[in-house]
Amino acid sequence: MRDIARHAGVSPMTVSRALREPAAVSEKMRAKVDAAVREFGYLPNRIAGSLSSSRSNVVGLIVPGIRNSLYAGMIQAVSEVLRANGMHLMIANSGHSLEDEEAAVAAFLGQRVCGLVLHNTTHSKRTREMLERSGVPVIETGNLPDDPIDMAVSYSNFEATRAMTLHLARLGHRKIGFVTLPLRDNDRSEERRRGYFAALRELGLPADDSLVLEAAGGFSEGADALVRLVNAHPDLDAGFFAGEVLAVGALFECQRRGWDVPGRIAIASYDDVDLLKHAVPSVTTLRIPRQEIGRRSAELLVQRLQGAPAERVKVDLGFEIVQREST
Amino acid sequence: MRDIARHAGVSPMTVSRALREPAAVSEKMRAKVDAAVREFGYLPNRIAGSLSSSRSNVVGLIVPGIRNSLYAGMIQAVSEVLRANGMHLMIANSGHSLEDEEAAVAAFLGQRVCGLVLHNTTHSKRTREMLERSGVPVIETGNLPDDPIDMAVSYSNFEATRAMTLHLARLGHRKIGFVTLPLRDNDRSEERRRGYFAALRELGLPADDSLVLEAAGGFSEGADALVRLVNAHPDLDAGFFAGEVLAVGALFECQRRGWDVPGRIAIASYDDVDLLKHAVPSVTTLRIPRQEIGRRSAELLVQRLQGAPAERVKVDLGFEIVQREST
DNA sequence: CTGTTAGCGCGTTCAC
DNA sequence: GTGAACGCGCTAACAG
Repeated sequence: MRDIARHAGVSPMTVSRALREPAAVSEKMRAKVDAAVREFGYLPNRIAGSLSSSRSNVVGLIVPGIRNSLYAGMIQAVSEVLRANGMHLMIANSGHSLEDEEAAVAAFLGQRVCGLVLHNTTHSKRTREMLERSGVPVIETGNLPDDPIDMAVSYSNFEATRAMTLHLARLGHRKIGFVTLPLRDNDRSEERRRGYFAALRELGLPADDSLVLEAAGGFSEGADALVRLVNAHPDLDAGFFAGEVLAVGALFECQRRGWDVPGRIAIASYDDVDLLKHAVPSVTTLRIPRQEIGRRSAELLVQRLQGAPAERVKVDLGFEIVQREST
Repeated sequence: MRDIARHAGVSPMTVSRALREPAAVSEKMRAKVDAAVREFGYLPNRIAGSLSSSRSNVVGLIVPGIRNSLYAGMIQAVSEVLRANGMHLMIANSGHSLEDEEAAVAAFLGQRVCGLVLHNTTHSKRTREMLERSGVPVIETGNLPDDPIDMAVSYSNFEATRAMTLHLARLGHRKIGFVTLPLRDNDRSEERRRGYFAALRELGLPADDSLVLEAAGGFSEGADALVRLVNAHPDLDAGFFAGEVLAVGALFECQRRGWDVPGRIAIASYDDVDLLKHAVPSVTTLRIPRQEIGRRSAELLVQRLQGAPAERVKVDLGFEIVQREST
């Protein structure tokens, strides 16, 4: 910056201003600065800028797994909103582990991110402490937290699962199996399980533990879970899968066995990905507004950074049942 | 840091050392420092550290689209290698636009990233200039560049497409349609198209332009492309789709129409995602080592940052044809 | 509107 | 093995 100030014949301060708030500088100066900047291909050092102004323009995002396409839409939405506001995105993987989340939070706080989005609502004690002490705006997402750290943008896993279970019953299904992702260290899975049983209770149906199966999220696991459920409960007439990969895995298994869906068994899924809409038969599912969640999270963060009052915000973006051919 | 130095009764310098190279500090000092650090929950300011040492530990990654699950595996691999080396990942979206890529590169260079991974091998002039002048290690990926900026880790889109086309011919297919992602501003698509025609030429098959269709990457687009191809060429006996979503969309369309696959028509895909393996019938495809590409890219970057000589490296990770039921 | 001064919080380099 | 001085490149707060 010194260099280009010298070559433009102005002070470094003028260069700084010309770059950040061109309006605050006379046209002449601006032109000289711009010329020199272009000539040398000068790129202001944002590290130095951040240190000096103690403001950064990087937001940290921590997700359980980048590979999971579910988060991809959300990540993209966050990324787009941030970019529109001249900000950047750092990503870390917590891999469903609270320790890894803690490490990621510490790292991001060390990088002095100006905001943080967590796809998680249960945290280690130290994570909460760090977050609270840091004063950095935090968005929690993935579930509606009882005791939010700062802001929360999500939908209710409990209500969504409950609603779909009730929906299946309304369609006449009486023996509904539920295949969930692993429950350990996953508050969302636990909530879903609770929602499923709450619905059964309301319906006066037997809440049989053997109707619930845990499965890692793969196509084979979905197929396998279906088979195991049907073997244990020959009268099973519906399977509700807490993930589109599980559901489609089960659907493929039905195709292989020549089982009619929904005639022999109905299949319902979680999350509205394109695959479910185009599968044959198309699959009934819960539409979770993942992208909207990402968008709103980023927007709230941006607003807060632009001076919005630091008040606890809790946004419930809801969900929707998408009835299709498979139920 | 001043504070905790005071509270630990040592100089700031000792704190700095105790944190970065604990071995270079006596046990006593280290203990005092650690205690103070823990008491105050002190997190070293990496911004200041980076500025002072003019070294950062953040790598920038620019992909055409975060949502595309293809990149997800690669991103995750990069993320994991970086984390294992105490580094961090910033992500930006270029949306297949060279301008957006240029903006992202400028932004990342401004953030003084210590390395850059681009999923792209054709760049705007200014992008190349910035990159070369910056001296930052760069990995290009997505295709094997003719004129790499620095390092490249990829496979050959040309060879892969050619190989699959030859494979389909070897299986007896004579009228092979090719459905490609949009060609505009996408060097990978263009390479694939070339590979397809190269194979036809080798085979002595007519290289009919109407056998190639451009399609945006959705299930409906795949279905639609298949229908259009078959309408134009009733004797079409194979469809090769440059993306798993397109291929599966076409497969679903066959299911709806009751067309036997591969009896009536064979279907081949690009990229080995789980969906293709579990679809009914399972789909023949090209296995592109996406994760491996991410891993190697990150590793090369790390090695370079640890002092490996700055030589042009070009790694071809190859591909593999996975023969399944659909062909 | 422009320039000057004084840090931001560390790491580097050198003494001790 | 430890500490003091200095500077990384920029911006805040003032003065002109």
